[in-house]
Amino acid sequence: MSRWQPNAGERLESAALELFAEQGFAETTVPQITARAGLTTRTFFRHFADKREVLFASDQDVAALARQMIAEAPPSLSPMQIIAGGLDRVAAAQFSGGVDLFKRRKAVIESDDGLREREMHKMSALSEALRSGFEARGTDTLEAALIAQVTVTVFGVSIGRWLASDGATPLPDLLRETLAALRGLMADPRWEPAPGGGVGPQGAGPGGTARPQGAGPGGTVRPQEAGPGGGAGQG
Amino acid sequence: MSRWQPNAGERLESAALELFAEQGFAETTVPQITARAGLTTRTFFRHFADKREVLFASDQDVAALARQMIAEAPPSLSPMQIIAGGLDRVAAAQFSGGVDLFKRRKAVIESDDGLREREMHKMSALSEALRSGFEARGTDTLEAALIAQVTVTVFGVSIGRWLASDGATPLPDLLRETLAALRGLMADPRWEPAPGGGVGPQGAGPGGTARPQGAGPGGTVRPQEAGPGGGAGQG
DNA sequence: CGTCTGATGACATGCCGTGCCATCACCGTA
DNA sequence: TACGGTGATGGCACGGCATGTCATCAGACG
Repeated sequence: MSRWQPNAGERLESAALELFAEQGFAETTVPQITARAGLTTRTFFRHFADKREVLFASDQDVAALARQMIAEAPPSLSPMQIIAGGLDRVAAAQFSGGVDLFKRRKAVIESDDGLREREMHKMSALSEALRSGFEARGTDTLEAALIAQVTVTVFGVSIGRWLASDGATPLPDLLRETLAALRGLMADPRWEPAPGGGVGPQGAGPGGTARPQGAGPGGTVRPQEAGPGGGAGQG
Repeated sequence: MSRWQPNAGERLESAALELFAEQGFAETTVPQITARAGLTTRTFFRHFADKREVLFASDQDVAALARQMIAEAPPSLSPMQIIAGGLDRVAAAQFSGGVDLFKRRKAVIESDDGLREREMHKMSALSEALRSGFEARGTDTLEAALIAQVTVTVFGVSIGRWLASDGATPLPDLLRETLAALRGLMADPRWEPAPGGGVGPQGAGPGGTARPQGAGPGGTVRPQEAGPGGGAGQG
């Protein structure tokens, strides 16, 4: 017999998810989690960097898998080919389990701002893993950043649709659909900049009035004060 | 004479940015910030929800402006037209100030994980504002989510490039370039799914070997354990 | 049998964030 | 002048988070 029961980390994850679902994230204290798992508070923070992280332990696996797939891909493949081929494999490796667990977890995450924040951070970490992987292969900096972001977008939106459908539609199908929809969207000719310069539709699109938003926002949004706005992108 | 000096919020923002740059974010305590601003700790949390938020006060202006632009746009315009026309206006309204402030702020944000996390959250909030705005106009759910995400991507990447170039290239030009690059990327025929089904390049693209990543990741990444991976998208 | 290792327990501590009430300039009203 | 309302700030207490540090002890190893 061991001195301690095994799988301390997993026990903490289970206890935390249960308690978060029962009482809410903010109302659950770390001592409560560790009590249910039969451990102490200090041990919790040896397994997870903070209280939120207990819900995102496996997210790093996705990033690691993505990193590995890019590193192992033959140099002849373009980034898009790697992504297109990799989405399915990530879906199969990480999302083969039941949908219920994911839905419960999603409900908890969406109930708390701090958890949504952490989730965005994980997506951003995945994007960064993809970006640096591509750049290491010699992909152009801008292209690498964009492909990485597009991948995360397709991934995230597809998972959202997958869970919204209770897993009825296979995730690979949704990934395909979402990617196709995005390609169609970007191919729309109405994105084209007008001849006079400027991104905007100076010519007014089919059926549109000229200078659409020209009325000016002026309103409440203190347009001139202009503090620092959105921050860094993929730098 | 007022009982208190005016602009408490701005004084706190300045003091915080200074201290963060001098000693780092984690090493700076809220009492230190309020001392430099001539206020008390309690007052800090009346102006900002938490210690991180003091760096992101103006980010909500961007989301508000985006919301407003979508709401005021004539119904005849497509989402892409609104976005294309709106990027320039946001750039002009929120980023007309000197680049130095933005660069200092970016340096601080990138020095701390928690701050990067908050920044991603703000970008996600912007995306959500765009998405809901489009959906309120009747845009298809999937299309709205994708356009919102694409917009945030173009925005973020462009700002990153803008700051990386010390503001040498005008932001509107970079926005145009980035959007064009993304359109070119998505139009690449190598995204096309192979005829046999599956996203992957079964036929192997031009010059590629068949079954590229087939070697299998197997390695360290506990492929079957499959805990909850990436969470919600825009679901 | 002795030593080392690694996970856990136990304790102390500092900062974060919030609830609650007091203070006091300013403003409108009479 | 007198009075009360308003709104921003000060001051205090407190629970929870997160970390540093040392002690404990099963199991592996020789």
